[in-house]
Amino acid sequence: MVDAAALLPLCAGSVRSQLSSSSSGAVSVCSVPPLLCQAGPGAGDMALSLSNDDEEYDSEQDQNKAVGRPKGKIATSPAVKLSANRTSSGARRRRTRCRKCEACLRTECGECHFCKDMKKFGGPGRMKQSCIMRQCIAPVLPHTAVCLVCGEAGKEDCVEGQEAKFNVMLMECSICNEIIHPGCLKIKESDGVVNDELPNCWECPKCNHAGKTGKVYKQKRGPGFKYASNLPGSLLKEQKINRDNKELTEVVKRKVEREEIPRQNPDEQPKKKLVEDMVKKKLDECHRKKRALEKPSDPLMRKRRKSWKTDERALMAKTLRRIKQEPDDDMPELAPKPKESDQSRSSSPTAGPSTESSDLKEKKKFRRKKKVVNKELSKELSKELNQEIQKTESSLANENHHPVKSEPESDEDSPRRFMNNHSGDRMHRFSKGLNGTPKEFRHQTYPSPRTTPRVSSRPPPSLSPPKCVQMERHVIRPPPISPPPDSLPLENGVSHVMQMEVWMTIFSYLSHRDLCICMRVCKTWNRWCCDKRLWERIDLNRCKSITPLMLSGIIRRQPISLDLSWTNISKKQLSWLINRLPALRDLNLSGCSWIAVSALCSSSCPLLRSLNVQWVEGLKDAQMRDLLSPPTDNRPGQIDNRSKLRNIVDLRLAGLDITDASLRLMIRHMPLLAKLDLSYCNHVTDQSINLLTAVGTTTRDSLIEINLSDCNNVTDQCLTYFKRCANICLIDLRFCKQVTKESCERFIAEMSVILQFGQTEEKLLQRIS
DNA sequence: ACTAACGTCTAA
DNA sequence: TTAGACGTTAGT
Repeated sequence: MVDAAALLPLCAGSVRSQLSSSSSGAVSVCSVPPLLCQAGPGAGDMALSLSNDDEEYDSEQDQNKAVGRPKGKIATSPAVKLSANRTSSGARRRRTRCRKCEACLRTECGECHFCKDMKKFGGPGRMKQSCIMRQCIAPVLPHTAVCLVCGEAGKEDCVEGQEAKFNVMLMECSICNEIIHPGCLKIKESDGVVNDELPNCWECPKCNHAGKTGKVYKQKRGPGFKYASNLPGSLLKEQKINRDNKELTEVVKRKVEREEIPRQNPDEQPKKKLVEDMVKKKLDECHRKKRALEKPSDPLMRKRRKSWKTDERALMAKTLRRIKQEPDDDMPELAPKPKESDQSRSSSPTAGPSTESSDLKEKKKFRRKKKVVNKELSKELSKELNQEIQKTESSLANENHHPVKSEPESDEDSPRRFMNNHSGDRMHRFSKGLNGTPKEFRHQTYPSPRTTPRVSSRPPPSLSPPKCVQMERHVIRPPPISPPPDSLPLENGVSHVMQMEVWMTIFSYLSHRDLCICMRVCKTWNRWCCDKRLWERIDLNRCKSITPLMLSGIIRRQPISLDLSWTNISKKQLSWLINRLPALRDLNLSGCSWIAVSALCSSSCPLLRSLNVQWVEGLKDAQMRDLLSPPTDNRPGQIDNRSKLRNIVDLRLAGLDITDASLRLMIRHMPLLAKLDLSYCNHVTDQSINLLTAVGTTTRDSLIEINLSDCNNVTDQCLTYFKRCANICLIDLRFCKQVTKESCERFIAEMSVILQFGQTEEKLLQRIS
């Protein structure tokens, strides 16, 4: 099943690395621990909004003067106002598609929100946004962009050598927006910090020197990429309340764990072992590098550390900014993740006021005063962020990697604790559910319909998700992009002998949990392991708490099959999800509430192939009607009077109180229905089967498998109806009190003229050959 | 001149 | 807070 780290949107797509142009011209790439990585373009929102704090705003009057713009309608038109507003130096150039990335090369899905708006898909064309599946991951500067100094375009194609290329390429500063050839810059007191995330983007030396707060290029992604932390499911409030207690216990636990030797599974397959060893090696290397970075002894190291600082800042901009401004403030001692707080600390001195010029200090004096008041809040936010990420991670890891049925032992005994201490730590510390519910709950056996129908324990009702205070936002990016690098760069500059496809084959042997661990190894592995081919099926069965991080992680992987059974996902969460999973085909919502399942009634529901809504509480005929009827929320101009479930092939309705009314709708709206599970549906009768197999129905020919086990109102009569089905291969009538073994035998005998049937189990009729 | 869609504002 | 709207820019 799924490991949470993998579902963390922040880490999922790309571990951010930053290239820092060093004096030698060499480029150092630092891989960032996933928990510190920054979301891609778009994540800048957070950083941007923060950086505004530090920027001097011109009064509107000044702005108007500055650009010689008259007042009135034009002056207040958004775009004009902004380009003048946002910068004292250069108006931002709008970026455009790279036309090369996987997203750019796709065709419009025709299914997403924005596609539906497009005129070509029958929409009104008001939103004017790119298809969600086609949102460029590396938007480039327009061709018309020129250097502010020399007025010329980028010339990197005309020169050889990395450094030479860098000097003549156009770089856009994410802070002041100036586009410039680095070679044209006169000021060299400080180096620019290249943002590897976005082509031709950096924090220019001027801004860097001035100690301005970095912000990642802000690329608004539109409604398709809104922020997950604002979704229901955020646990921040609860965390805040319980913070002190939890921190205390965590510290104690961590202390104990440090003395534990991670156990290994003796049965591990050799293949797996090989990968693990490599992961270990890589991780060790990473940690070594990081340790080295914390004690910078030479100028190069110092530079590298600076780029580390930027990475980290990119994620935790809000908190860290304050730390930078108050370098003497240690991170809270009880910070959940020592690694992170260490880094924060190590980054503070170089970025803090000690490096600021005195006039800058003077300028910011009054603002800082205000910030000191909020110091404590910042610390808390930092902790909360860490906690949420860790909890989500381990919750997913634990919930999903220990199959409900087959794991009585505690997490402490898990043989999977083969990795570094951190992952072990997390697994251990959060071996309880997100809400602190004992893990035993998760180990309850699946309510086998055979033995304990209807006594299944449903997950506790969704606690209304607390509103988060103010939190780092998790930007949802398009589905995972298979990265261009098809080889693994090694330290000495050469590539690993194994190509991506070979690695991918190896990765395909790993569990999702192990993939997540691999994602922490390096940038390249991170990208590879996020490949949607490795995540076609995501299983969150019985994951009690679906968090925003999980949701965004799911979006990033664009699964074809998603199991959310027996979770307490809310309607809002589910609508949000399905709206963003146009490729989703198989959805399991068994054991969820009807309220949640009703999200499928909207027009944004993808065309599912398989739907499991068995044991959904409150799902009766009326609700089936809502589910099957064509959506009513279509916007003018795009009325589609076909059911969103028209492509359903496999439908599971076990344990529902549905009658023939629902079956009629199914017959009408599901022409492809091949597998139908109606077990434990006590309102299903022979008449229902008559309906399903009547002349003129499509189900008569499409039906291949039907499960009527434990249907007490089905009798021998139904078998005569099944003789009409041309393609029926499996009829499950087990435990139907009114169906006799003899009539089943008779059915087999009579059918033998056309088809060979056998009784593999009593009243389980199966076609032979 | 046209289409696509970026980046921002604003009503709900 | 966020989905939707839309002015404007980039490319053809």
